[in-house]
This record gives sequence, C-alpha cells and structure tokens, in this order.
Amino acid sequence: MSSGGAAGGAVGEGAARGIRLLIADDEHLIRGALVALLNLEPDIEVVASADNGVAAVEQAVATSPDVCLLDLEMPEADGIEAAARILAAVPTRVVIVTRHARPGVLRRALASKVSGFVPKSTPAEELAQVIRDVAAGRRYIDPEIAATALTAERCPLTDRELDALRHSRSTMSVQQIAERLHLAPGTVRNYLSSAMTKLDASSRHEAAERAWQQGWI
Amino acid sequence: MSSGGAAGGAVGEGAARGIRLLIADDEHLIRGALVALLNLEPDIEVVASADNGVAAVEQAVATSPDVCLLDLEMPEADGIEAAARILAAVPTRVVIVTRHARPGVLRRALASKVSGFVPKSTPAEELAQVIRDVAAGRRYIDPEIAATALTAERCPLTDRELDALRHSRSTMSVQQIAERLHLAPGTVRNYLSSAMTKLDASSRHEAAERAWQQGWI
DNA sequence: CCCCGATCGTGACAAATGTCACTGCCCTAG
DNA sequence: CTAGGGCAGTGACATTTGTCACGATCGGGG
Repeated sequence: MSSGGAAGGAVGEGAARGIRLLIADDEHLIRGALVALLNLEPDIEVVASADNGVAAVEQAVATSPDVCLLDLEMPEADGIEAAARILAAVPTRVVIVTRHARPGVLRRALASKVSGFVPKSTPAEELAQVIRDVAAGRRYIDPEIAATALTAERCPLTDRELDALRHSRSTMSVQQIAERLHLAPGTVRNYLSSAMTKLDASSRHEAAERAWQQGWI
Repeated sequence: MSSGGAAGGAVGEGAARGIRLLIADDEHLIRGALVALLNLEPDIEVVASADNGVAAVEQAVATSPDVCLLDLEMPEADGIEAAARILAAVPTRVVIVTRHARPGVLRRALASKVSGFVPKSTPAEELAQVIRDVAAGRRYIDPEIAATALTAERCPLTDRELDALRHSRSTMSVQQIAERLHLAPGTVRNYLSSAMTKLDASSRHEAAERAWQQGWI
C-alpha cells in the first residue's frame, strides 16, 4: 500500500528510489515477519509475497520486482527452480535464503544465476544490506558457505548411484527401489555399495544422508 | 527502545498496559523478523531475546516478561525444557512455536504448563492475538494440532523400545546401539522388532521415523 | 505358598543387505 | 579396426538385520 516509493529522503545515495521486493516462504509466520522487518526499511517496499515456488513465479511476472527473496525449501517448486523460471521471464535479481546451507545447493544456485545466498542464521540487520547490494547489481554470498563449498570436492557419484541414493532417503527396500528404477535388485545393491564406498558410509542410509547434506541429491 | 509501554491509546480494552515479551529462536534472521513484526503492535513490547534454551531461561529470570515466545527447536535446551525451567522460576506464560507440530510434543508441552502452542504456518496476524489471549490468562492451542493429538493414540512402546529407537535415528549398527545401552545385540534387535510390529514398520529406520513424527522420542 | 502375567533378556534361524569378481556396452584414442 | 577405460548390469557369497520361541526376574493375587 505504501506506494510512496520515493519516500527515502533520508538515504544519502544518489538515485535512492525504493527497492521493490518480492518475498516467498512457505511458512506463513516467517513470511509475515520478514515482510514486517523489511518494510521497516525506508528504501525497501514489499510488493508481493507467495507461499510456494510456482506462486512466486506468477507474482514475479505480475509485479516485476527489483529483487526476489526466495526461501529454498518450498513446495511445488523449490527456491532454485523458482529462481531459474523467474530469471528466464523477468529482468530481476534473486536472493536465496535457506536453513540448511549445503555446499552443492550453492553451486546449483549460482548455476541458476542467483545473485545472493544467505543462511537463516544471518543477523536480521544484514539482510536489508544484502538486498541493497543485490539491487545495485552486486552479488552477496555468505562467506561461511562459500568457504565450505570451495573446500568441498565435487560430487564423485555417477548418475545411477544418485538415483539409487535418492530413493534410499525414504524407507524403501532394495527390491522396491529396483522396481522403481526398472533394474535388477543386485544392480541397485551394487550402485549403493559403490556409493557407500565413495562416501565412506557403512549403510545406504548413512550414504544417502551424507549425499543430501552435501546437496548432491 | 520504545519503552512507552502505555502508548496504546488506540486500544479499546480497559487496562491496556503493554505486554512485555521475550522471544527465543535460534535462527537469527527469524528472531529479528519476529521482533520487528511484534514490535509493530502498539500494545506489545519485546524486552528480551535469546538464541538458545538456556539463554532464554536467563533472560526470562532477568526481565520477568509477561509472555515468552519460544521456538521448539533450539540448541542447549529445547523449547519445552526451557519452558519448564522458566515457569519454575518466574511468574509468566509461555507460547511454543514450532515448525513440525508433532502430537506427542503437544502433550509434553501441555504437561509443562505451556499456555500456547502454534505452528509456524500460523498467519502472522494471528500471532499477536494469541499473545494477547495468553497474556490475559487464556490458553490457545492450534486447532489443527489439537485435533491430531486427540485422535492420535498414546505411545504403545516400552521404555527400552524407545531407547533403542532413539539410537536408530542416527546411522548406528545394532552392535553399536547394544554397546551404548549395555545390552546384548540380540536384545536390541528384539526391542526394535517389537517396536516395528507395534508401529507397523518394516525397518527400524521407518519405525524410528514414525515414532519421531508422533513425538514419542 | 504357588501361580500368573508382564517385562526384560537371550540365542537359533531366515531374509535382507552389502561385497566382490565378473560380463557387456559405448566411446575415444591410437 | 581395435585396445582400453569408464560405466551399467549380473550373480554368488558373507554379514547384518529381523523373527521367533524360549528363559529369568519381579509383583500381585488366590
């Protein structure tokens, strides 16, 4: 409602037009709180919000915000997928915010041309600054995550191994996985075994857990 | 900051003194956003915040707030434990807010004399009203969760079975669990097996997962 | 007193899971 | 063409995990 985007007289910057922001997070409470927090900033105006990935895309197309703040964990389409679709359709910039900052996810996010990546452990004061940076065309990657992602090696797993691991996260017998993948049970065991070796795990569940934490699945 | 607790001239209620609120959540960003959101309410004043359970207890003792808003998932001491300690030391009321609203957890929360229980999917507008209700001595339990908790049966598992299941959530071999519990491996398998039967699961991981979702472990 | 049920605990057996050595296929380099 | 390396797929074997039938211990009646 506060359409007075030119309100920011207090800001010393040159062309201090208000930043038009879209917020997407599936938890209603968090979303509302973020809206409140960021609307307090004189140079930021929240123009749209959504509670899932596809709604975020629609809203972005409808409102053409300057910056989109997307939660990574969302139903329908996760933050990265939503970011890719939004950036394909609208000239805007995306900041991903996430609870579990897994290295591989950062990699995928950057591949999708995301401009900012921050964990939910970021101090609240900093978020507004990140949004300003990104709006100005700069990038911001949380240093902690960046360091982890750089030291973390690239995924050593083959496609099939990843398929098998993906299904191992839920409680599924090897048989069921095999059916799902149209493979012989032995083959699946083999993939899981080699994945376990590569990941130095002693059960497929541990391997799947580890791969997930790295953001590989 | 804004110590003008008596500001609420707009509020029609009789003795509209400001509600003094403590907020605890381990995610800095969320905590900051909640503070911003609730400080917008004219009759609410955030007087303390903490990022873990024990800090929350200390802050509560130091500031004697009217209401404490505690996240369930926190390091050091979870929301329920913190609630119990706070209520033992300070005359105040507690609202638990959580991401995964598991039935058994509600049960434990109520046993700890918590006054409010809301999921993070609650609309932001509603939270302030819950806090007012609780401050006025009433209770508020999210209807959805309450219904689930009422239909959900009580935990059918024995103590030892719960012990074994607890350890089954992490990736541990039966051997290791047995050592940890000072038992023979066979015994552990037995407990797990009976738990699996009771929970209609086909692996201990599935059983552990199910027990966790019910809030039994 | 003894029996009874409930709970904890153990070991033998069957089924699943993980390991290994092997074959076939495709692609690339020589 | 063909040799070789990497990946997909298979079946035989050892280990782990889950099932079962059976003791031991402990209280509370009859």
